[in-house]
Amino acid sequence: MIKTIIKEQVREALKTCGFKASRDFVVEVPPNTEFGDYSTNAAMVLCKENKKAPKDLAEALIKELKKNKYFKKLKIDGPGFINIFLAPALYQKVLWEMHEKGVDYAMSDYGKGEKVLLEFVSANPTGPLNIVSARAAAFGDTLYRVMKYVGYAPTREFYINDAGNQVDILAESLELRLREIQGERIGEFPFEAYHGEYVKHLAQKLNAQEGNRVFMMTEKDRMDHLKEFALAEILDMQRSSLDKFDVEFEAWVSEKTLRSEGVVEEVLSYLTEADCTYEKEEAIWFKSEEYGDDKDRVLMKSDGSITYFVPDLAYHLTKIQRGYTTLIDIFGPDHHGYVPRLRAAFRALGYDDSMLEIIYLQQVNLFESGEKVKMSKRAGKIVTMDDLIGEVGKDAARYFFIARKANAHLNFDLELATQKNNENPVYYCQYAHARISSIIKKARKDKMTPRNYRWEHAQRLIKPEEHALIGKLAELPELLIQVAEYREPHRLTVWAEDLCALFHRYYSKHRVVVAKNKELTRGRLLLMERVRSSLAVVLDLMGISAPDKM
RNA sequence: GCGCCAGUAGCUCAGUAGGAUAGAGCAGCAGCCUUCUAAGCUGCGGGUCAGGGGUUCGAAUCCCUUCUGGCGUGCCA
Repeated sequence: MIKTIIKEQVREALKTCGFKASRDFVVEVPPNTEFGDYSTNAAMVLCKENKKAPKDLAEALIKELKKNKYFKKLKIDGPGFINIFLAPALYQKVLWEMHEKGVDYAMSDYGKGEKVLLEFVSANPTGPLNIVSARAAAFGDTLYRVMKYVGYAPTREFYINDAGNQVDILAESLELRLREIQGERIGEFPFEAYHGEYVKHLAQKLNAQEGNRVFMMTEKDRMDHLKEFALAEILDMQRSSLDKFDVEFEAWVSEKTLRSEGVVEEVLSYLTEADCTYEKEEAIWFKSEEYGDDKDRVLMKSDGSITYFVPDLAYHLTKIQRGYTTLIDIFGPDHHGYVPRLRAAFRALGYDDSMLEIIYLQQVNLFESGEKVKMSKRAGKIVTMDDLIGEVGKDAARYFFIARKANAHLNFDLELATQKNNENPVYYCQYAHARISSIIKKARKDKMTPRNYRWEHAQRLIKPEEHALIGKLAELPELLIQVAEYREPHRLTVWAEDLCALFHRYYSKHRVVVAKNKELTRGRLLLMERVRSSLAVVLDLMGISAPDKM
């Protein structure tokens, strides 16, 4: 908000001075407070087209800008930066504007209602969700919340891979465990089978419900029955983990259902019509290399079954048919080899593949006693999302997962995270919220809170620490837009930590509730209300609670 | 081999979209509670931004290249 105001003023000054300004310049917070509250590189960026030395241009601009009452001091530094010291009046005005707009002053219609489909987690329904899924859940959900807040029309979807090889293996694993329970000797458990304890639990549950009834069925019926049972149970497990994480999906799309609707045949015929398939070694191939992939890919295997790619492509096409213009997939690092063929298919079918956007979340490395924990679904060695939530809590887990850029590896130290009183910054932010709540409670008790805040209250704020807080608050509208646009939720945590640091510093230097000075107290309360609600908004966007006391 | 991602303080990571003297937390050291919550604050030390070249007024950021690490490179999903 402040940057926008300053930029506006600089533009006007440029105009009044008669300078050309075709290139864009920036207004930013300088690295050092000696350089002022804000600075702009306008003079350097525009010096060439105006055929003037940066410093001359800057000088002319400053002369003009000095007429503005919001600028206390202006000077040229370095190669031609214009450094700006703001008058308290501007901070006060901005705070007052935020107050008048209310808690959601940072909300906007930036996204213009664009329909965005966010697909994430989409874990195989063959076991409990692991911590990589947890990372995807936290990341995707936060991105969803922010996009919605700034005016997009996003939807969250979970694609269920409930057809294909892995489901057969799941059913076979379950059958073996069931036989085991019934006293059969099954020998060594097959390497490919799912080794996790949960398969045993499923078997016990099924055994309790149905005894050996399943073994009366024909083999085909039995496999179908086991599949159905296992899928339903596991999906329930996954859903409940996500519930605990406060992550909801607008839709769960089943691959099996898609297949039964005939989309597989449809997609195959589209690709054939587009003349980009051929037969080789009794399989049907897609000429993906012609469309930018490394090599051609199999669509239908020689045994007549379909590869994962076909229904997945069909699923993506339904997204377009349903009117989404941006398709965001949040994938794990092991999927990047897969994406070129998806893009290739988009191009082959005449769709703009730039509407497909992939965010790769790098892996989560789990550390215990300084050693990396090796996880494997197949071998059953896994730390689940539930384990994690149980140990560190939803708030800390969500915070931790979004605190890093998507394409950075995430090292998760279990011991560190299991300590409740650790240095996890989530406590730092929540503590700030609790502290402010406490101040406001105290003010209310002392009958210092006004019925209505007035502009005069804002005018009592003259301390640099107060201006710093207002400056940070004023960044929020732009920040949220950037988080949405660049798909970078981690910036929320950076901002929250900055704001809280400014608050804690302010807290230790100045008292808010000053018994002898009611008007000053009210000015400061006005600011504190705004800090608290902004923090609460951001914590909520991250899916983290904002406690009133700790 | 080829492709994708990464490499910033002892550790975990930011770095505002090309800007000024590269920042924070933790760890280490030294201080601060008769006041609205010390889960806090203040100060100190800590760097060849993996190496090299280029682009320009200006590079951690863009381009090229080398090195190191992770992942991918199935008629698995």
